[in-house]
Amino acid sequence: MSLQETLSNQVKQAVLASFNVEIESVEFQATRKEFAGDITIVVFPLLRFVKGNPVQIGETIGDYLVENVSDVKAFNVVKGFLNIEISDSYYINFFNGIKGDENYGFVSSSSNEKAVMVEYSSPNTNKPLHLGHIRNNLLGYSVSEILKASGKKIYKTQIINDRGIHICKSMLAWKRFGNEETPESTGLKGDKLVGNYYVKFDQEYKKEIQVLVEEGQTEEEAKKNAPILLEAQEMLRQWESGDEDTVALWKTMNGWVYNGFNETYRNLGVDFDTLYYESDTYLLGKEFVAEGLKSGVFHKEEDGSVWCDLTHEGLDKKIVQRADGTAVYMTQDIGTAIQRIKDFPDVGGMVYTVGNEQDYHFQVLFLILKKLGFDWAKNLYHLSYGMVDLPSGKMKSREGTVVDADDLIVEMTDTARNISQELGKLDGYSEEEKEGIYQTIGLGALKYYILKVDPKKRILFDPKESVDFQGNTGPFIQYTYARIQAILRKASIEEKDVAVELDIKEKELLKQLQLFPETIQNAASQHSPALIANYTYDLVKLYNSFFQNISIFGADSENEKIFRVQLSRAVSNTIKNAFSVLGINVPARM
RNA sequence: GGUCGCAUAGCUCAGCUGGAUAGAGCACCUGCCUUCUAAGCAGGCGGUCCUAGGUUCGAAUCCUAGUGCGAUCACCA
Repeated sequence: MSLQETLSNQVKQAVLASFNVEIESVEFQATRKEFAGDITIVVFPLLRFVKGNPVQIGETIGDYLVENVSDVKAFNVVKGFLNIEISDSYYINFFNGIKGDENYGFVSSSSNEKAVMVEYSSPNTNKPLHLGHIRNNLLGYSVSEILKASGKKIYKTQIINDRGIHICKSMLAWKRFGNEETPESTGLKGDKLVGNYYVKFDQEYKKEIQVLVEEGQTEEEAKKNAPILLEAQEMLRQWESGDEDTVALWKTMNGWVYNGFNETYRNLGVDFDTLYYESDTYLLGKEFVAEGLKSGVFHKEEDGSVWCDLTHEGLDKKIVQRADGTAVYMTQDIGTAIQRIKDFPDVGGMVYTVGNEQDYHFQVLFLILKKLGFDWAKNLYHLSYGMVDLPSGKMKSREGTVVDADDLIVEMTDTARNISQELGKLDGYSEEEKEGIYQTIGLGALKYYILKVDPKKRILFDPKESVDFQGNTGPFIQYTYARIQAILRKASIEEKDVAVELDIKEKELLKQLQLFPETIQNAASQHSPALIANYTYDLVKLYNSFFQNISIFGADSENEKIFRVQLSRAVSNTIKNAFSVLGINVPARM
C-alpha cells in the first residue's frame, strides 16, 4: 500500500474516532518548500462534514497520525493545511526497493489486454519530409513508446499516400524534363529528386497559365485548361486503369521516395511495425456504405450520393460516397480502420497522429464508426497537434518556405559539434565516436524542443534562432546523465542496502523518483510526451543542485558515499528510461 | 456566420483531480572552476494569469458572455 493510501485510511479513522463522522476521501498535496513537512493534507474540504476550527481539526488528525502511523514523524498546521513529516526510513525503504530496477517506471504488457495501433507520419510521396512531419513523427513515436511503457501492446503504423494527382505531377515533370535522372545518377536522395520534379511541374504549370491568360482566357479557365495539368489528370486515369508503363514509372519513383524517407526515419530514430498504402486501401469502405444504408445510418440523395446525417450530434451532414459511386476520403478512412482490425484482431483501439486542421474530420469519422456499431470505435483517439509555424507564416512546400527535415537534422548536429569542440571534453574519443555523440546531442536538442511543448499548442520555429542547448533543453538533461556516468565510472562501492540520515536535497530527489511511475501513466492516458519531458527536467534540476552542493566522494561516512552513488545511479537510470520513451538517446560522455 | 482549439514575466513554456506568497528556462545583472564534467550551481530583476460577470471557505484552473489569434465547415486528400 502506498503511503498516501495508508495516510488516507488513517485520516478517515482519525475523523471517525474523534468526530464520529465518516468521510469519503482525503485531499493531499506536496508540501510547499517554505513549510516543514513532506506531504500535506488539506483540511478545508473536511469542514463540510466536521464543524469546527480547521486548525484544531488539523491538530487532532495530526496527533492521531503521529500516534498510529510509524512513518509519520511530526506535523504542523498552518491555516487549514496539515503538514506531515515523514521519516527518512520510509524513503530509504522505497529507494532500496527500486534502486536495482533497470526498468523502473515501466509496466510490462499483459497478454490479455487489447493492443493499440498508433498511426503517425503518413506522408505524401511527392515531396520530402519537413519540420511539420518531424513534429508528427516525434509525437507519434513517443506516444507509442509511452503507451508501451504504461503496459500496452503497440503496433506502429503509417498510411502512405502513394496515389493521386500529386504523384502524377512529379511523374509527368520527370518524364518531360528528367532526362532519365535517377538518385544514383544525381547523387540526390530519392525523395528530394522526386520533390524537385513536383516543384518543376508547378513552375511549368504557372508558365502555361500565364500563356493562356495572355491569349485571353480568364485565370480560372487557364488553371483548368493548362495542358500540363490535363496531361497529369490523364496520367491518373491511366494509372487507375492499370496502364503498364504508368504503373511501372509510379513504382520506380515511389521506390526512390521510400528509400529517401527510410533514411530520414533512420536518422530521426523512428520506426514502424506495419505499413498501409493508400493505393491498396482507397477502394475500401464502400461495402460498409451499403451496410450503413441498410441499417439506416446513411441515406441516399436523389442524385445517388450517400450521406450521413450528424445534425442530431451537433455536426453537419457528411458525404460518404459520391453520386458516381466512388469513394471519398471519409469512405477510405472508414474502410482502413475496419481493415486494420481485421489484419490485427488483437487491436482494441487506435491513435491517429494527425494535425489539428483535421479535428473535424476525425470527430466525424469516430462518430460514424460508432454508429456503424463497432465496439472498438469508443477507443479511438485523434492525437491532434498544432502546426509548426515559421516567423514568415505557414510552411508551403511549393513556395519553398519549408524547413527540410534532413537539413535540420544536419544543422542540429553541426551546432552540437561546434559547442562540443569548443568545450573540448571528448579528447581521446575516435572521430566516429565523436560524431555519434554530436548526433545524439543535436537530435536530443531538437526532439526535446518539440516534445516539451503540449501537443495541442502551436510551435513557432525560428530557423535563425538556433535551438537552445542550455536551460530547459535536451542537452542539459543529457549533460547531467553524462556527468553521473563519470561519477559511476570512478566509484567503487560495496553494493548493499544502507540506512543514512537524509539531506533535504537527497529527500527531494527521492520524492521526485517516486513520481516517475505515475508520470508515465499520466502521460499515457493524456497522450502527452510533454509530461515526461517536464518531469525529467525537474528531476535533473534537483540532481544538479544536489551534485553541486553535496560531495559524493567526500561524504562523511562510507554508508553515505554508498547511498549517494546508488542514488546517482538510480537518477541516471530514470533519466535514461524517461528519455527512451521520448526517443532521445543519452551519451556516456559529452 | 456555425463549430473546435489556444491566450500565464520582454521571449519560449510549466502549473496534476480548484488550495498556502503563480513557477522554470532564455535575455539582463551579481557571485562560484587548483577538489566528483561550469552544456552547471547560488542569487537578483521581471506578472492586470486576455476582459467582465458567476459558482466556492478558496479560482490561472470550473461555468457564462465577450475580445484576440489559429483551424475547420468541398461530390479534394
